[in-house]
Amino acid sequence: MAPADLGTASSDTRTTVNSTAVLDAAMTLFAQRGYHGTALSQVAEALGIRTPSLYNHMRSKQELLQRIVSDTTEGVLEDFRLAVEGVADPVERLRRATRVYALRHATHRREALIVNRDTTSLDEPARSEQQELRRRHEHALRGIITEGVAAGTLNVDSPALASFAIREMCVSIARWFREDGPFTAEQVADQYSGFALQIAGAR
Amino acid sequence: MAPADLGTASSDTRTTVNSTAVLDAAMTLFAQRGYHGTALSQVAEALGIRTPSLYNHMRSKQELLQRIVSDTTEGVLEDFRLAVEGVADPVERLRRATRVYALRHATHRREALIVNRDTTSLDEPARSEQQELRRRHEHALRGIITEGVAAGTLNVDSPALASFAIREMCVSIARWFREDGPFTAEQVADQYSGFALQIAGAR
DNA sequence: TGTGCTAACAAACGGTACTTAGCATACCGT
DNA sequence: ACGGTATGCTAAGTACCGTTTGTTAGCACA
Repeated sequence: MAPADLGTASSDTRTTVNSTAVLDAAMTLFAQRGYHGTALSQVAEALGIRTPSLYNHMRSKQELLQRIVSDTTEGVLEDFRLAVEGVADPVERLRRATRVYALRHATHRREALIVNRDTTSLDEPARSEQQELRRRHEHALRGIITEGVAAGTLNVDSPALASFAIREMCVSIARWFREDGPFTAEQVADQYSGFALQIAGAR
Repeated sequence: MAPADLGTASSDTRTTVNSTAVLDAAMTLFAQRGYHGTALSQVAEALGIRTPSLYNHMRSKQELLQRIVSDTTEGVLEDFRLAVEGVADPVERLRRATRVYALRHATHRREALIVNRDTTSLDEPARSEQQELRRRHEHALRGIITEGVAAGTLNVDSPALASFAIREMCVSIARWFREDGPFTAEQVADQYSGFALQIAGAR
């Protein structure tokens, strides 16, 4: 048997598509034109195969969207957990939570664009499940602000309003960030976490 | 002749639709499901007529989108102009410009959602024209921040980054604001213009 | 009364979308 | 060498979409 064969099929004479490639191509096109604005024929064309052949690597167009969205949301919640765990100070928790959130939207632009544009195109029950997960992130961020206000180290009229502003500001990084632009993703993330602290009235 | 007949045809026995009603129904549905996600049959159904009858009041589905987008963008630029004219202080200019921008996104939610989601679905040359107009607003806002930094009353590392953050924060008000929620549009606009000043490092 | 306009309708067209079925071919382990 | 699996293809099915056409009913006005 082959001693160290990786899972990805990369034959000698024939280039072949795998399910990762399909997801990747779909992600690029969904991000550009939206879910309903993208035809599977375009995904197939990007991969150099005919449309029906896509079905060797996926179950349906809707499944592609569900995978993209749910993978992303899980990543966001995991980022959040890792960023704040073991940190007690609300100001530092807010800084770290917004930093990873901003960073993700700069480094995973396509996913972010799709999630924020096409979550409404998910079939039920996936749509409701997604909304619930996103609400969880929203509440967690708001909770940090509320703690900080209680502790006197943050100062806002409404934690809800501030957390909306912070989240959405980060989300839309995906709309303008370019990898070849003047800022690295880390620089943007640092700047934006600073903005977040200012919005939240950190002393 | 009827002494004071208004333009809107409202017959006695027959309910009739006008082009304003078509635009309004389309706006609601485009905002909910997106341009490509909305079928004209759904617009017709919302109006209580059959699909082909829509063509008595519009030229095409694309024309509906173009009207919505261009009306909105013109409104945004006009708001901006009126808000800052005659005001010299960059801090106050920034406050007023972001206030009207935020206010518009709270009071014209549907239009804002469509513009920010479906501008890419415009046919050329409308799409390029729109991008140009939006760039104009972006540059104008950035210019205010640059002035403020030069005058020493604002303080940011990058006016471009700050102006992106401020704009997009305001834009997304349309995503969560509810008329029957805990805040009025004016309250949100005031809060958000405060956030903008904090992002821009106003003293 | 009659004429023209507006706006509704039914029917149909051409196009395209997603998906399934059936089949051919290459690779792989045995 | 051989059978199974994976992957591609063509053809076709089913549904729906945006749009055009031709027609009809009511209203305004002469």
